[in-house]
Amino acid sequence: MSLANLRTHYTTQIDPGKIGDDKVALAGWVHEVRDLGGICFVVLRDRQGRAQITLVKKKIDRELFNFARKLIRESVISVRGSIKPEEKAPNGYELIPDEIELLNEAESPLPLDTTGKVDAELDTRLDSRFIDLRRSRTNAIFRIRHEVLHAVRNYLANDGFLETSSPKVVATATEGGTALFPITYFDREAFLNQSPQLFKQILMSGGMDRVFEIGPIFRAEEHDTRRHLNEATSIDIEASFVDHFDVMEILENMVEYVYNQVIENVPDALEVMGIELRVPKTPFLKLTYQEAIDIVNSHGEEELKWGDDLSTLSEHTIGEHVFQETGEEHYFIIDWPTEIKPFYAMPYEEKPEFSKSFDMMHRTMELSSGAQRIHVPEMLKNRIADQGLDPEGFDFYLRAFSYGMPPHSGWGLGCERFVMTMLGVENIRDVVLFPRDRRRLSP
RNA sequence: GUCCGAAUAGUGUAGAGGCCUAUCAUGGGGCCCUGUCGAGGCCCCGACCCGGGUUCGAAUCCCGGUUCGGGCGCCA
Repeated sequence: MSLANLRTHYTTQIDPGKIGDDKVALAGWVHEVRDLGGICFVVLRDRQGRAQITLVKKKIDRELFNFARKLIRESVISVRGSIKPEEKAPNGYELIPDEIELLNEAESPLPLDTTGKVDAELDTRLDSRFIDLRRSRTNAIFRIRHEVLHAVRNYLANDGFLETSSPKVVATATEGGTALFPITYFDREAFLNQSPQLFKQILMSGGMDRVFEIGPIFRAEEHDTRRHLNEATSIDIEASFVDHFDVMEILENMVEYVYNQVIENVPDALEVMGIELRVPKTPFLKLTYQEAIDIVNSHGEEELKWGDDLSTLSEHTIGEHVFQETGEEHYFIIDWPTEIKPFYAMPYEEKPEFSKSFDMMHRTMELSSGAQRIHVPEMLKNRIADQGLDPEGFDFYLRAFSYGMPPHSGWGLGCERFVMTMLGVENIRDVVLFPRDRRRLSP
């Protein structure tokens, strides 16, 4: 028997007015069994939703009735039968079964409740992610995450960007800043890459003109917060013959597009989460770095001087200030001091202590950072040396700048932070299927 | 890394030295019930993180450990 016979429809695909006398098969998990004595309801759940299977004792085979009322929750079943329009049932129909096939029986008790009656802590849910995913809220988060990634790909491809993939195993820990995970690569030491940055720039020399990559990045920092992971997903772009303002425009328009697509394509998931999504207004406010630290200093909770990076507290101070002033949650901070940005950020010609760099912020945290990049090899070598890095380790990268490198700009956007700020999710682990943090390496 | 807090049935919780043979909900088992949709009713089952200490007596107080949560730091 072909397994295709186990399911003819998802629960949400049945139109009770049109189906007539045709037999249908639904397959999924036993969400609940409500045995009322003379009548028994089995709620079957699949990825899309739920359906009610109704068994009336007097009208149905006694053996089938007794089998149904003894089903163990979260077991996997396939049910074949006929559809009866019924306004009292979910989706406007109920399934009157001819047969119920038990495909895999669940053990009892379950590691956590899937119906929403009893909460479970994040740690408990992550330990049993396979069953946590059966909860409607968790299911909704990952359907939305899919829609976000799908919309990003659509937007960038339509804007002339080619999707690329760069290596995650790299030879040298050269970029500086963050710590890398060392690994063994045959008989050599290698590292997991912290960012596709250097590779996407090389692609600009290759004439690919506009590229993007959605992929994992690895940071070996021992950070321990609700917004950091050691393995995250980065949405990166790089584009030639454009400046930082051009790529900021791409970024804000993409954010707007993604919000709209989520609203249009997964409204049911938003409803499950109880979210009425508001689309950010473009263009986003642009604060200079100087204005940003002035805001922090005028609030008096901490004193920042020029050249300081923004603390977590100051990010919140600025975010709240912008929200009070504009009612918007997204904004840019531009014109950062060259010394606190990575070596590849292009300084302004007339004031080289400032760089053509930006961060895209949400009210609560940093979402993205980008810049126009240095495309002049001598300047790049000097900047690498200025930051205390060894230019020799950058040969594979620097060579690309000596044979025709166009001016270019780009950014990286944290996928998880984008999703969590969109949905108001407070812990980044909630928007990753199998998060990797300081402590968790399994599942 | 550091500061603060927490750890009780499968899950989520109550608990402030004797009231604990440990609360409630959910769940599981049994029985009743023909329209439930967090079904309802009755009965039953199931737990104090580990190791020391204080005390006549510890789930409760102290010390150490482990694990978890939150803040900060670290962090293209």
